[in-house]
Amino acid sequence: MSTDKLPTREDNFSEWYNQIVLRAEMADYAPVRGCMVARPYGWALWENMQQALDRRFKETGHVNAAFPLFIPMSFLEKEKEHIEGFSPELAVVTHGGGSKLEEPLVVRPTSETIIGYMYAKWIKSYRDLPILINQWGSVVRWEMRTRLFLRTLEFYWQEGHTAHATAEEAQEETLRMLGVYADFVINDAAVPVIQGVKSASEKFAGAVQSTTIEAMMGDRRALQAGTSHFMGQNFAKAFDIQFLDWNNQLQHAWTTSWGLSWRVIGAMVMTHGDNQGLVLPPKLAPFQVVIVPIYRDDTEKSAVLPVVERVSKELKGAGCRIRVDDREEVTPGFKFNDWEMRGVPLRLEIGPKDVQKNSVALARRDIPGKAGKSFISQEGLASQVVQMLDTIQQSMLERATAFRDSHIHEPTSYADLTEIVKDGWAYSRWCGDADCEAKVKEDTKATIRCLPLDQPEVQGVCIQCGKPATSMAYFARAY
RNA sequence: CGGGGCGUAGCGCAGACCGGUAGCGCACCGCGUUUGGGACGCGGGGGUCGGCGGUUCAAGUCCGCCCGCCCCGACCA
Repeated sequence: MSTDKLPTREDNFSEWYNQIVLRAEMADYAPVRGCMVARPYGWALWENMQQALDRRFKETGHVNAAFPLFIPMSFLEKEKEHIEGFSPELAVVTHGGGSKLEEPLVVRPTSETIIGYMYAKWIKSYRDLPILINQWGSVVRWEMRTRLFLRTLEFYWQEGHTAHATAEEAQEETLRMLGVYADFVINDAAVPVIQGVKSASEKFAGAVQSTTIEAMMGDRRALQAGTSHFMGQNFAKAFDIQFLDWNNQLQHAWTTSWGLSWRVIGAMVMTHGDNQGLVLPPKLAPFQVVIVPIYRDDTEKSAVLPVVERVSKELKGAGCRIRVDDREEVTPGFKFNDWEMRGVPLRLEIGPKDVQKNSVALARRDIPGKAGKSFISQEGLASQVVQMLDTIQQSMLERATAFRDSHIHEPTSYADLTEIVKDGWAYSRWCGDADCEAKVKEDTKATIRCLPLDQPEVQGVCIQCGKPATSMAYFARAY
């Protein structure tokens, strides 16, 4: 591991991000451009995220399944907008088993088409609906500019695909799952998000309406942290997903899809991280507590280790994910820095002085330096630690929310908007016209991140063109 | 696909102008001393110098072709 100082967030945010991901050993570059390896520490974080989400999916009635990686090229071509949107970024397999394939296969960029094909086979009656299936897996999109976790050629995610008998039911599902994402990202990842609808130019290729949760990163740029789409009958028509309704009428089903990827790991890094490294929310951290034993010789070691053993047992018993760093070849100082880089929420130091005083030293990762350090009694330690983890979780969300809110402004003029989006988000009226949106992008590089679900009574005129406004929108530069 | 840069040990680089025993720092291995905020000393291992061809007694270095990567655009989210 490198012991050089990190680049700072202020000096070079994107290099700071890369270095944290690499040094915390969450990921590494793979030999193919744009591909990455999720290392055990990063994967453990992803596993915790999967569990937290999967539990919510099951609670809302969904089941898991697995669909194939290869999709016939012709499937994507069945939905016009879909193929137009995805064709520039497809990986295509033309050969297999040493010979040229009759029809090229696409490595799935998303699975609407192959799942639509299967749903057409499975759905005959309104009694077969709804179908509520989720899949955990990876997809491939041939992106030009890649970043670890944020945009890679192959990325891990989950994609939910549902089919319903009515438009209303499908729309409800779309918003329900957006709400599930918001709940997870806010309460588990401690990343505040705004739920909203995508403008036409930003919506998913083939959807009627796309919804999104948008988060603000430490450099004030926006990151889409999850999306949920209402497909209307577009894919049902393309794949003949038809059923007989309760009146014996043949109808096309209404479908949805929703996805959230390991990009949210990147969102956590860029929301919570500091110049010491990563800061992970206790609910998702692979290790919530690291214990560093401190001793100089065998006498001290034999006094300290039994206490470490007892404390670690107690914490495990209280349900904490803990790690005892018993490495002999590095110094305590090195370990402190190492675990701070990895973002472990709480560090316990147990040394000869603590053994003597029946105490432990406790350091909060979210409050660096002396301010976050305290000494607590070994008595009732587990309950104090559990409580502290909860406090950290809450305070991380509060801090991130305060940061975000302090960088959202309502412009008073178009000139004002162009200034605001240089270092924050603009919350403003919009007329709904795509040309206006394009003009803003051309002038400022900012796009409409979403039209928030939470809309006030909108009066007045569009910030860009002066025509009557139809909704409030967030404008920001995005990842 | 345009504009710029770079390929020498796992990583970061020097050596090239001016051809002559392939080096430095970190990492790694061994021994010893250290250990409450990134320890130190001594010893050691590791290289088709991106590839192919040419010039030369001799090429990391000069010449030609090719390949790959990075940054800025375009594209995407």
